[in-house]
Amino acid sequence: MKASELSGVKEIARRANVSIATVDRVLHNRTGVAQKTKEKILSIIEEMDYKPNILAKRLASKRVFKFGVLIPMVNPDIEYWNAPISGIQEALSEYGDFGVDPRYYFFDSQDRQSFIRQSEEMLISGIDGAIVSPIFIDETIDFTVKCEKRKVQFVLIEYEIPMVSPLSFIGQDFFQSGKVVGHLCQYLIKGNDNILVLNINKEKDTSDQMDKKIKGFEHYFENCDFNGQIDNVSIEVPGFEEFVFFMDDYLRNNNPKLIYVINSRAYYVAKYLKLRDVKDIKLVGTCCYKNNIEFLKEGWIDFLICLKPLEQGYKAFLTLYEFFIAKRKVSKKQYLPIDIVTKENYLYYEN
Amino acid sequence: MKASELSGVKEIARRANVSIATVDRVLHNRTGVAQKTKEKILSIIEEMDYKPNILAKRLASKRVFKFGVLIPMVNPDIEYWNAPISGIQEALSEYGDFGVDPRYYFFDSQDRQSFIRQSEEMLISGIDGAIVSPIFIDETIDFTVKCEKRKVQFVLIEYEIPMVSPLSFIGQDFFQSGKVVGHLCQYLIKGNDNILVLNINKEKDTSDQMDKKIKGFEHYFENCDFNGQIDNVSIEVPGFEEFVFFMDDYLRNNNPKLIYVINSRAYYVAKYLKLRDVKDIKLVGTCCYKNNIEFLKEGWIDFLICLKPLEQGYKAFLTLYEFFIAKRKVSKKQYLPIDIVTKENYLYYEN
DNA sequence: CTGAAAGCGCTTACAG
DNA sequence: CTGAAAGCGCTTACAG
Repeated sequence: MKASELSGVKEIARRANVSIATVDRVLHNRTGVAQKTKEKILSIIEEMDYKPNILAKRLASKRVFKFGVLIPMVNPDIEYWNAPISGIQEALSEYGDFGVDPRYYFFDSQDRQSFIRQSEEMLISGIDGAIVSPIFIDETIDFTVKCEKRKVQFVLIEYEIPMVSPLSFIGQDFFQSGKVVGHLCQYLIKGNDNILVLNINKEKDTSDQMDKKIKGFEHYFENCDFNGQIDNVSIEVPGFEEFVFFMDDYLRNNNPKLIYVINSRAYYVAKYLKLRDVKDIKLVGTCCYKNNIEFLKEGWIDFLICLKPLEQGYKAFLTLYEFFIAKRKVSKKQYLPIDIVTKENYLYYEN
Repeated sequence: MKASELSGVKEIARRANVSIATVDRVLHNRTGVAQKTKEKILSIIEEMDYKPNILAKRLASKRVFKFGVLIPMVNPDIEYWNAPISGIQEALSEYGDFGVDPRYYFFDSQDRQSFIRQSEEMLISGIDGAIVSPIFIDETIDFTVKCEKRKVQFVLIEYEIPMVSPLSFIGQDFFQSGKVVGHLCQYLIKGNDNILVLNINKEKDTSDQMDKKIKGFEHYFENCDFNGQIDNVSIEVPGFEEFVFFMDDYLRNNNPKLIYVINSRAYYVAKYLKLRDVKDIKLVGTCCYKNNIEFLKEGWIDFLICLKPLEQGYKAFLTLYEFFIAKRKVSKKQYLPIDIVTKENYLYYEN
């Protein structure tokens, strides 16, 4: 082989008249290199526009990166969280040989203590990076403080948490999401129809994430001539039966022509509309999971806004990969497209 | 190192009591291995559930895969084709170290001869795989025949070509796309309004791809009570001025409340509506490129259906990567989501 | 039909 | 402060 054909560290070493070990030291900014040598090597690296071969790097290094995944456990009501796992697995099948070791920590989405316990356990296990679904705000903040202490990088999916600075956030821009729904409404109802914006929970919901959707939604109507009422209701119902009571009562006193369900339970409303055979109320929901899709297919839901949870998982994993392994810079916020889903295109968005 | 800790080919070789060269021969199904030896090795591979390390494979092999990209050259009117290139470049930044060498062959989308010339040149250059935008049907068919002779794999983007069997097709399901627009129309107009479905070309368009959209669109209306007329018009106009003549004349004799432009030139209509200040005609277009987006922002276009050209490029490249390098099976058809784009969410879809 | 050896472009002890 | 050498898990001539 001709000397001029050498490439990579070898060529740098040849030009600098040092060994590749020294080049490696400079490359990784390690100590123990004479200032003069270091400068020389650095200038050669610059000159060659040297890019390390990531394959060789990963093959040679036995370092395995441990990534923790802290998300709600799946239950019949919330199979939503299967999707990000699928996304992570998909990414893993692409990047599996690169020395990454994902570990899942599931918590009960109704139980703060379980979030705390699982996040503790995850940190103790010595992870390098984490993917977290920050369902509980205060507990997430506590968690992120600990991450900083331990120099653990974390990416948040689904919800942005104020005052917290993750490696990256991946999810929807809820304000824009609300605006999109606002725009859709323009076509669904007339200018003086009333709208009900609904947040349906099983228990008290402390998250203020949903407010952004409402803000965006209302913002849309500020800029167009709309004279109807927008009624903003948040309810807690243990189950569907109680929801029926609520709706019966609500519709006795109000006359909405459109209902926008800002969390995932649009199917409650759809089920109700079907039960009572109400056909003159349009329905827009969020989140494309099975229950909702069923009613979308039957026509009880007009539109769903998809949260793309699979993509969230995929991108979250990829972000950790980019940061730790490819050593590329990652964007602080990765807002996913706000997909509008109908009876005709839902197949492409199903979780 | 303990023998039991060996992994990969070495461990297979140890268990089979052969050298790794022999293991390699079996792994790649090469000749020159005794049947008995081969069987033994195969059973060990099975038993270990051996998965080759793709990093080591690529690092050791000096084989570089040449991928040709045959797409229209970008001109001011059609900057659309920048997007798939961006997608390919994005994929390249992820997979660049794997030994792939993409080469671009640009042809003039108005000139069949240039397509033929460029495809010839691409084939002669000895590519392993190709990404092709099959603008010209007959010429594409000729090309694919040659590909088969030369054992070149190709993936098609944007248009599905009948009778041709690519490694994979990546693009939109136009029938479904038409149906989605049909659904949107339900909200945009009343049951007895008229609709104009428009195909605007600069010269004679032989592609029958657009028919699928029309079929899907009409199919939607077969299943709901709609009593308006759907007028299906395909026009050839050299420029905007001639289009104005056409529209003036058309609107004198017809009264559409919605115009669905099935190819990329919705901005012609938007520009016209703006020129004549027509505000009672809804407009739905296809393709999110700059001209269209401008009018979407201004409100002259109500919806755009996005073709996701960047994703097409990314996925096309990834498909060749999966096939040639990762040696995974790839799906014959990869339909992309049919994204509905509005003034509020276009930022996520801009080419 | 089979194996020993060099090499891909890096990292990682270890020795000086 | 610096370098020689082994090794990551494969592939690739080459020799027998």
